[in-house]
Amino acid sequence: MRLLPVAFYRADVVAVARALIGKRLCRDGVELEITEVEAYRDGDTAAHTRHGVTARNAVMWGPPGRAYVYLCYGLHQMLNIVTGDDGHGAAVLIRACRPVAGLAEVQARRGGKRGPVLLTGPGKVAQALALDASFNHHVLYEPGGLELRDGPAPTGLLAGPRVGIDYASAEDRAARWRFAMAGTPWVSQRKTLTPL
DNA sequence: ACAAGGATCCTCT
DNA sequence: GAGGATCCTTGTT
Repeated sequence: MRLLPVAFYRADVVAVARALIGKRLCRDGVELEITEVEAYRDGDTAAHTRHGVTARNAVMWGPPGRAYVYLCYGLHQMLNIVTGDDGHGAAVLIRACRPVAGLAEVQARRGGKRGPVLLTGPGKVAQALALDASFNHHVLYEPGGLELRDGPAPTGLLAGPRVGIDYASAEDRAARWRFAMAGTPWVSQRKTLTPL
């Protein structure tokens, strides 16, 4: 499938988040279908941008179509995709995927696990793709390294509140900016999701 | 320079 | 269902 052009990323972060379901993350023979994401908006009290521009979140404010990779809880890398124009601070967190190709490689990186436990969680996705801090700022719309490619449109979408943001305002905690593919077991914490 | 806490995962019960 | 791992980022002093 074709590489998605930079224009794909320039839209509103919630629209891009929905559009990302079913797209493919590719790296060196490993191909993952995105099944679950969360949008983090500019002015969002749940987002890393909530304190303005900092060294860590700088890439979120930059041009779209780049990766924002950061370390969470001192252990887990998280992959985000920067959206919106340069100067706008927003990104989409990749929360879960389904393996399409390179299953043996993914299993090796994930401790030999099998089934949805392999890829249903943001730290797991980054581990499966062997991502580290060097992928921060990586351009996703050019060939080489990590790429985002088109995929078949999903038959249905689920939505719900985002996970792990108890520190945010009540309004932002309630916002249904988490999206997932309907009809697949490759999604984390399914209970809080309902049809969009 | 310091203290606090985090967009999580795994293991054990 | 609960708790520990583990270290970087951030705001504050």
